[in-house]
Amino acid sequence: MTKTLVIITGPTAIGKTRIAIKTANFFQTEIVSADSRQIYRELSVGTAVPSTEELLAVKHHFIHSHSIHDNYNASRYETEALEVLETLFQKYKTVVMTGGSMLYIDAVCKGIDIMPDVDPELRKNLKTRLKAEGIESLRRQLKKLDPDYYATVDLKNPVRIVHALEICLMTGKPYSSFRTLPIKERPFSIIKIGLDCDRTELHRRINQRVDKMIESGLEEEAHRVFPFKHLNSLNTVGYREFFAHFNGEISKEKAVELIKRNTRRYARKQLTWFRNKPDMTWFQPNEEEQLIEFLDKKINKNE
RNA sequence: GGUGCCAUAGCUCAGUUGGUAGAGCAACGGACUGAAAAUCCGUGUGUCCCUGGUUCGAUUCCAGGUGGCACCA
Repeated sequence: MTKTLVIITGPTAIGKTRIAIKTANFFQTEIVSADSRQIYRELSVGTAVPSTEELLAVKHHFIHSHSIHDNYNASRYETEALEVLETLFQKYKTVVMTGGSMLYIDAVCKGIDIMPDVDPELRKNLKTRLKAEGIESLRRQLKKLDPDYYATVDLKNPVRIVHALEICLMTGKPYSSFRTLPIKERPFSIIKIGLDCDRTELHRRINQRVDKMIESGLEEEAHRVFPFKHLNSLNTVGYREFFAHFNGEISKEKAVELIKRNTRRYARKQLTWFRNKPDMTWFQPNEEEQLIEFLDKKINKNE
């Protein structure tokens, strides 16, 4: 029996949750979330996790499954998601994955290179050096330790430089020697569905959803995690703007405005990533019947 | 009804002594391998309100029109 992973993705606020649930219901299966922020149990309002009713309607995985204090990343997600998928495919022929975290989805579909976990002390040191000496100093060191990567990396992007140096310093080997990205075979076939709509309409949905989040108590939720604002998991749209407000840097109105803008920008970034991916089939958010019909045909043909 | 002021990018506005224009914000395009809702790079997107006139040439000057604001009635 052919196993199929149906991936439903698209920009934030497009309506992935609702359609994923309909699809999962149709195929009588469960949902694996691919959302890098909904995994944190301390966050609900600002990450737009599915409602209690939605969670009862279909069993979800990777919702509230980890803590903001965990050092989570795409590689861990790859490992854990594949484990969950293996279990699910023993029960189901089809499994639905949904979410907007592009790198997480890619990690499940294609895999990520195996590299050592980063030593937090080393990262701290390098960040301190970055601040004190500037990026040029780190660049020079990277040029020495990994000239190949230096030649291709975005030299203005400190995150890339720092991470490459981390791996070089920890392993004594060039970072590029780990970057082989062999295509990892998966024991299931993949159908990728993208959801998109008119940009103005998407912006409308985003603004509306942010207003709803405010009504539902986003400020209180952000305040609860404010003591941990330095965590990477909280470098997140909807929280960092409120942190700035709590610090007295901006008004609440300004924070809300910035949350809307940053969410719009995030959606645009997602669309940039998804665009020119030839393996995606696109639907409008209101074309759920066509979508399910398309999947049904495709999956039954595979039998 | 009269007089005055204004009309330029999605918004707020600058500017061109006449040679088709630029800031901020917003927006848009792109990159992406253990931070990915992160991080980084790039881009003015324009019937200069409309119609005539003067001029080699008008967004700019003139006239009329339309719309807005203010004051007087």
